[in-house]
Amino acid sequence: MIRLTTQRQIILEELAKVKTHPTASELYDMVRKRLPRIGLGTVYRNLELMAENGMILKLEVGGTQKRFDATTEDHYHIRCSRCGRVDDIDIPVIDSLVESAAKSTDYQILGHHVEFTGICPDCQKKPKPGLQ
Amino acid sequence: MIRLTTQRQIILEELAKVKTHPTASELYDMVRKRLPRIGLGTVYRNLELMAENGMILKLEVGGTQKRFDATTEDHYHIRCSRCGRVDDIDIPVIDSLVESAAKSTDYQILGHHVEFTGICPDCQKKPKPGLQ
DNA sequence: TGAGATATGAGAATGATTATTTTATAGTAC
DNA sequence: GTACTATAAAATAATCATTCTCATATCTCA
Repeated sequence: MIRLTTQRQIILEELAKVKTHPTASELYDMVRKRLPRIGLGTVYRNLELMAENGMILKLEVGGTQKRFDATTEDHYHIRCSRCGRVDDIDIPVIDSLVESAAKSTDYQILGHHVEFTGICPDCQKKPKPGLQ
Repeated sequence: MIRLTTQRQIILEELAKVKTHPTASELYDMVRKRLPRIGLGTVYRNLELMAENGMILKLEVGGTQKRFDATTEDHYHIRCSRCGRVDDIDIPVIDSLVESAAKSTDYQILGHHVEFTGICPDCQKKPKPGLQ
């Protein structure tokens, strides 16, 4: 396992603190409140490294930025199509999907993910500006 | 509906020609064989425009690049985790997923997408180099 | 035909991410 | 505890995908 430096520990703590799934730069802003001299590159490098080591999850969701998740158990997500925010959806994971997909493809299937899109509570309250 | 310029028509034709779902720059390379002076910006601009008009689908899948699909009916995809290639998966769309998700979120749900990950036939044949 | 609207091509600008280089810090052997 | 080595961090440059800007070209239709 990798060494738990101060920077890594604080990145991990800040990620675990929130239920939404922040981007690297959102996390950078959060971590900087506690470690003002940390570099954005350090945040990227360590998120990548921790994802490789199974300590966190790198979400391959739609949108322009990657997002990270301190919960590594398999679960589904919903993404706000206005602001890009991502939350968990608490419905059972359907393992049988992989089996039925396997019958209709020559790929060697590794996993699956369900992503819902919608409008988050915050954006519903706002007067519907042009899409962000 | 939007005007069907030469550029738009050829982009559409080239997109319809392939079953995988190309990125903007892959499409640019394909289109350039027929229209050597077309600009990459034109490809991006028109893909975006045609997606807005429901003529094609912009796939919000994982990976670093957006991908496009000439088939606008709802269906699921599989992405190769080595080369990024995306293909269709021919299993029935589960509309009830949206209903069960609606019970566990405050989002206003607009839709859903299932994305499988795996190794495509081509990459299975290759001697497993470092991830691409 | 010609005015106004719309689209294109070329290239600059932006935003996210990754790579590189230098400096600092931690771990280890003596 | 000091010197040596490995690893990580900070700063910054480079890259990649995408969007924007603007001058020119092409349509549309009165």
